[in-house]
Amino acid sequence: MDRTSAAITIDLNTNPMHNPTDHDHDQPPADDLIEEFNRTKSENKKLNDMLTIICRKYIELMQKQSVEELFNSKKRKYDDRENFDRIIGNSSFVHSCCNEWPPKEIKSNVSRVHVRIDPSDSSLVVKDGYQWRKYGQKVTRDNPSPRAYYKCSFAPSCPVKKKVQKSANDPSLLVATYEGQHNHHHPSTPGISVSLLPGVAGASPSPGSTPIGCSGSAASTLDFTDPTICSKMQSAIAATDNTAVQQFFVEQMASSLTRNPSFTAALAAAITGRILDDVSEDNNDSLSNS
DNA sequence: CGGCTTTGACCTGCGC
DNA sequence: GCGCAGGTCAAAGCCG
Repeated sequence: MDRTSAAITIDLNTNPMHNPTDHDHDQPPADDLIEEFNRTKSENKKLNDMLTIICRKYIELMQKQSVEELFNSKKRKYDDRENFDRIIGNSSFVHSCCNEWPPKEIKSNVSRVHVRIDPSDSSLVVKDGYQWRKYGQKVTRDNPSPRAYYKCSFAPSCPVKKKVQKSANDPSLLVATYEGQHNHHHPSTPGISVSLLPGVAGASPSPGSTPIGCSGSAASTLDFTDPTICSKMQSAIAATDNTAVQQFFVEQMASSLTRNPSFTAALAAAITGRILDDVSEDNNDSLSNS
């Protein structure tokens, strides 16, 4: 069923009290239908707006988390500044979710993926379909759990590296940082280029691990291994009309929301956290004002 | 036996 | 210049 027919179906079902088979006897006035149509249209627009806001809030939250993590680490100042420029320096990135694709951070070949794991699981393994060789492990200052260093061993010349470390705040959360761009196809999806989202695109996490987000983008919520989505995404990127890209992305977000329960849970948690932050800030403000 | 992990040593960049 | 901390190397050990 295509999108148009789906919309028609929705419209036809907006008035459950109306039985279309007895329209000969009880046909509603055309004005009522138009009114109903306008109301549905208005509701659709509101839902679209809500999705856009949710998307933006989610990106801002992930971005805020990334910045906090960067500044929590005193070391590697030049790297931090570099990352900061990637994440924040591009003012367009703030709204990259809805207005620009691909986001600037993805273009810079650094991406971060959060994976939900069993807290008791001490192995720093993120199964993303690629073949990795571990070449080091370090305990970092700002995090008691060790950080594991991996190189992509699927292709000898592949420059991609991966750092995996448990989140300092949430032991059940693995943070995998991908650097570089694979110069080969994803092992499990031959023929699909990974250039759309280096290090993350084409990743197919194991059932035991649940990817719930990618800093700076909702990229990991989109199934880029799906050729249909790939082609649609590329079409949207090719389109010069920014509104079209935005609309497509909102549609993809909606699709992800409906078919990925873990994303729903993560998004709900993120928004709840954000709301609670706002509430606590408001409370602090009111306390300081009184 | 080959590939992978482990782990201590070494390298490098930054702050003081 | 020195110390600190992140990143990398490479030898040793493990495993299928």
